[in-house]
Amino acid sequence: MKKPTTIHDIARKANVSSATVSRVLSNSDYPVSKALQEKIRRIAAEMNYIPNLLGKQLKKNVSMTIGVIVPSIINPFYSSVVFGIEEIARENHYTVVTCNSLQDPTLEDEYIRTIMEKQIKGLIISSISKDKSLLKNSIQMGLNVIAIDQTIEEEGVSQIKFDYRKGGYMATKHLLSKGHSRIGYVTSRLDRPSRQSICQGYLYAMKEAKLEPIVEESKSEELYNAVFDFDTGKKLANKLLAAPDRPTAIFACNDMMAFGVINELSQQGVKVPEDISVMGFDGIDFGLMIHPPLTTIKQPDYDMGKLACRLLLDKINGEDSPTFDVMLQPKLLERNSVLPISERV
Amino acid sequence: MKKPTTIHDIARKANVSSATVSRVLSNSDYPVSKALQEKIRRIAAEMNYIPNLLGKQLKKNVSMTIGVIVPSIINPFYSSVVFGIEEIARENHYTVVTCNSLQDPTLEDEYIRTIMEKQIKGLIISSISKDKSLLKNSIQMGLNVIAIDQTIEEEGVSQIKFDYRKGGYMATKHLLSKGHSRIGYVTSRLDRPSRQSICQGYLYAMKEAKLEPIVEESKSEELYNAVFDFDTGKKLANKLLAAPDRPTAIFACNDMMAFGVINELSQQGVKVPEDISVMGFDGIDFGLMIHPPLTTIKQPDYDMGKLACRLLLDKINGEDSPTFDVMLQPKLLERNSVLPISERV
DNA sequence: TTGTATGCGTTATCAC
DNA sequence: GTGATAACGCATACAA
Repeated sequence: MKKPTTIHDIARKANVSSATVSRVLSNSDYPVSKALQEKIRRIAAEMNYIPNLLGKQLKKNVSMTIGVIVPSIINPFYSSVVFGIEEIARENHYTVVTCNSLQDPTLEDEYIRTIMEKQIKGLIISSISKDKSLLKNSIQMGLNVIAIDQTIEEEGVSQIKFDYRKGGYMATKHLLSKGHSRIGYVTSRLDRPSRQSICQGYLYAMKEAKLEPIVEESKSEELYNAVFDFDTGKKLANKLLAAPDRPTAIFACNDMMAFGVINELSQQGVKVPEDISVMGFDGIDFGLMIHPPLTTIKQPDYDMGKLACRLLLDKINGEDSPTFDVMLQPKLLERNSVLPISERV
Repeated sequence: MKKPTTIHDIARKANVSSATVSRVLSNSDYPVSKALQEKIRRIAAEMNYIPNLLGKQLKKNVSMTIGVIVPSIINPFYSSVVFGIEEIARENHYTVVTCNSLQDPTLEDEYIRTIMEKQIKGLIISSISKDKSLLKNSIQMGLNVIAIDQTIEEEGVSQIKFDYRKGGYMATKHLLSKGHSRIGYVTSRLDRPSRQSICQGYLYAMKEAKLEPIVEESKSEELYNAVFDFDTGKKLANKLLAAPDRPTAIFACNDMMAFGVINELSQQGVKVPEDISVMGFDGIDFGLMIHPPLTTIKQPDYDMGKLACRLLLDKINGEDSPTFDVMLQPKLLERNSVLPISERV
């Protein structure tokens, strides 16, 4: 393991100054004679030169890296987002540092600190912590931030929002349009604005239709975990089934819970959608793979990641960095877990 | 956006040398008087000091970062692996750069190059490319590499292997033990050693039982994609159904394909497991969420990630870095998609 | 115990 | 066109 070649090594071998080598190998537009260019490139290749970005970055005060903080990439929604981010980052020669916050504010701050120390200038974050003081401070120090999924009411933070409320409204309206009137809503703990918004959409649609809302909220607050949501869906479905006046349709706050609902219903001999219709929320691919394929609201995860990264890079590179909000629109994915009330058996 | 404070700024304000500041703030064991320590720490805090790791890393020639290259974190198997890696990395104050190679050798090399340039000393990789010359070269330059999932026959590369062959064998034996004799095997393109090994395990078990193997291989070679595997499963299941002598059990090379198989069977009115039993391979959580819950072979994804990262960090930090192989063992996850032939209806 | 000075690998500002 | 040299922020060998 010999130590790596530097521009100085190349300079010595080529009988030129390291300045010239730098100018050539960093593709600067500074004029260097064709002859020297070729010579230097040849020698660099011969010597297996690998530029040390640490040096370059220290000098130029950039890191060509962006940070991403999400609750957990185990969650297919976030893994799609990160996948989209990474794609755009790669196209622009940026690398991505992925951080799983596990919805732990302490971890979140730890990551932000590391990101700042590593001189990373851009961050895409789905933040969960209440105390945004470190984030705020970091922004003042020059960090460019795009918030996804979770709203951050902080000056200078651009948002990629998703119209959760409309999504909740659309889902409920869809169920209503199929003739359902006893529509249950199952949701994980209503402590995040996104969850609250979906619920508001549901409530609003029900109110509009002059119907009684039926909300089952899970009070537990475990760390983010797919199987946990699934189990929650099962539990809440159970509650709904036990009620004197069973709903004819159940709307779940995310797909994973909807899977749990469907599973529990099937297990209890309740047919989906013949007996009870089920709607999800997220539009992850697995919805296609279960039986029946899940009717759901599509949240554009992958595209959200791509967009977030594009906007972040613009912000990092742009002289003017206006703060902006983007509101992505929900889309109904009509599959087979919802049946018109008229066709119920 | 004022420019960040350095140890020099602090030194000036504290009327000490920057060396002393460095010694205090980097928690060096170099002796500094209690009084000065406190003074320096206080001023550092007042000035909102954030150490610039670029400087530190350039000086010490470390980067406290590891790289991870996997085909795609969209794949739940890999997202679990990466999640495990990230957990151990965090505990050790390392950050993780995540790269999705999309099974594209060009991209893979591009990432390796970037990793070297960023002075990253450790890499966990599921490599797909045939030409390992760049990787080999990087190892000689001091890169520590742990190969997961895909074997890399290169000197100095430690492997976290998984006994695919035994997994394939165990799955088939399980089916055999339930009395099945017409057992079909559906697999994506047999161009990766892991896929071949599973198939070999299947073939060996069949041969041992003196039974005729039935292998359906997909010839298409799309980029890694969950829905694609699902569709492949559907297609291959179809072929198997069309055969004159239908199998009573189908073993799929991964869970996603097994979902496709189950879906197609259900759609064609074939009941799982009453009419045909289905086995998967991977043990991803979603297997729990479908109906019937998928009997499968567990590949310890999350633990594999944790182990890989632990071994990598040992290797980076250890004076002696012996090359080693770890062979993780498959585990049967018995759920409800397999029925003894005697109980078939 | 503290300070001075040098260098990590690179780019940028000069001068030639 | 090219070269010498000074930064970038930090850690450390050496001096004091």
